[in-house]
Amino acid sequence: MLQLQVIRDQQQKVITGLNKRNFKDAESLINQVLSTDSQRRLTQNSLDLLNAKSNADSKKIGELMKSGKADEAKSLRESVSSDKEKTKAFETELAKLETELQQLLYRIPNIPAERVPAGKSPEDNITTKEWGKVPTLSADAQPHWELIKKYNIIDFELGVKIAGAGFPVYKGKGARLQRALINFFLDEALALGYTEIQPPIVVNEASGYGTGQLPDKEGQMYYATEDKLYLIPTAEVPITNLYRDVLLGDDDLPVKNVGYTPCFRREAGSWGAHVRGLNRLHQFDKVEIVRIVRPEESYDVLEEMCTHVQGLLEKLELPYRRLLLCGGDMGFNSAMTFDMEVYSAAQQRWLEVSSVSNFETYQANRLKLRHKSKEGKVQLLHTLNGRCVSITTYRRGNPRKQPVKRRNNYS
RNA sequence: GGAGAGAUGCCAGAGCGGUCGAAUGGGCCGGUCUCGAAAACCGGUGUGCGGGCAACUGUACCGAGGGUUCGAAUCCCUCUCUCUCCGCCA
Repeated sequence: MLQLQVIRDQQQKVITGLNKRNFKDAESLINQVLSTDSQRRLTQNSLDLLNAKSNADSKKIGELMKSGKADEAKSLRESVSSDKEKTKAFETELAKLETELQQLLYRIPNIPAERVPAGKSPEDNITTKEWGKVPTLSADAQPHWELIKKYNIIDFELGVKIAGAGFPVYKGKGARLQRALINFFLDEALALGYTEIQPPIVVNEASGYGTGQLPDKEGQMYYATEDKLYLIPTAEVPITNLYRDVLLGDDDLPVKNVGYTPCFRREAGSWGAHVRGLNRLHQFDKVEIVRIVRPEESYDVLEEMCTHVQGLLEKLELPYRRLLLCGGDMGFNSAMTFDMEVYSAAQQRWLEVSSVSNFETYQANRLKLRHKSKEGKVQLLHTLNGRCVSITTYRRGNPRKQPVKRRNNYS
């Protein structure tokens, strides 16, 4: 959620930024925000004034009662009583305006950073690095969905039997490989000073709002109605929400967390030929890194996180390219995102295996995640997160072959 | 699931319906003292929103949401959570 102050003070910059990500209605939405906000302030002002009067009068009533002037107190009491009805009206109005404002702000995505290129689709992304040599496969090479059958390491049919499509069963070496990768990613992060977190894999509604999955990704999360809990679509949700409504001190920074969790996504409406095999799943494993840092450090940290992920790919000897996503291809919450893609020779396309984002204050504002310095200055922090290379899910297809591009803002 | 107790500031903990944004202690920060430190003493120590260039000021906030009242941390209702005991436990 963008800061109201920023929208108020830098209206033009905000609109320009939103245009860069091809966001429709930026101007009218911003205008609505501003007019709702000014009404809100007006209302609050009236309410405060009225409250101040009632408070003073009430105090006076107490004094009058004490000094035995009961009839004076009585008439004053009646006047305050009638003021209270006006107070109610202002309170209702204020609450209504605040909700309205909140709803409007929820609809506005983050503003892309300066360096983010304008653009509408994946073609406008900029490749900032390439590493490794793309292998050439023999003519009879098979895609992974054939190989897993041949070696009996991942079984989709069994998964269908006990759960449904998109819930594979890993067997034998398949399960071991999975576990080895998780350990590898965790250990690599620990070596860099990350703290390992094992969070709950269900979260409440407040957490969903905190990191921005709610309200707009509502239908994409599994929901346990009885207990009102959402299955997490990414460890980002619980791990970042650890810091919801938190005021961190100098000693608490920087926050450097890593966590492995299974992730659950309904992926409603996204099935098709290009999501075959492990390309898109309802349940998959992921190791996520989450950073919470001072604003002035966040872009250095973003680079550091990318370097870390690249290091993982290099150790795994996977040829990759690094993309700076254009405005139109970025997730809703992000100010700047780098994607790492690995070339699948079998599928003959680039597959997104990692995505590292800086959200600046966008999430922190919603989370009320702030820092208080020794000098007493309070400011919103920057949050960042990234995936340590997908373990069994690939999210992006070849842009040229994939007409409908569906992005989410999870990773 | 049943019964009981509770939720107050960074922590502990007090708080007759009016003078309570909240005693007291600890912590932390600043100062005095000291060669330095400890001790002692003195002072300071919330967040959101509104107004103001600022000093400052208005308002809201004592788990959350409602209610009673001229006035609620204090009374009433609902919910959430925590603790204790009993039950259940793939």
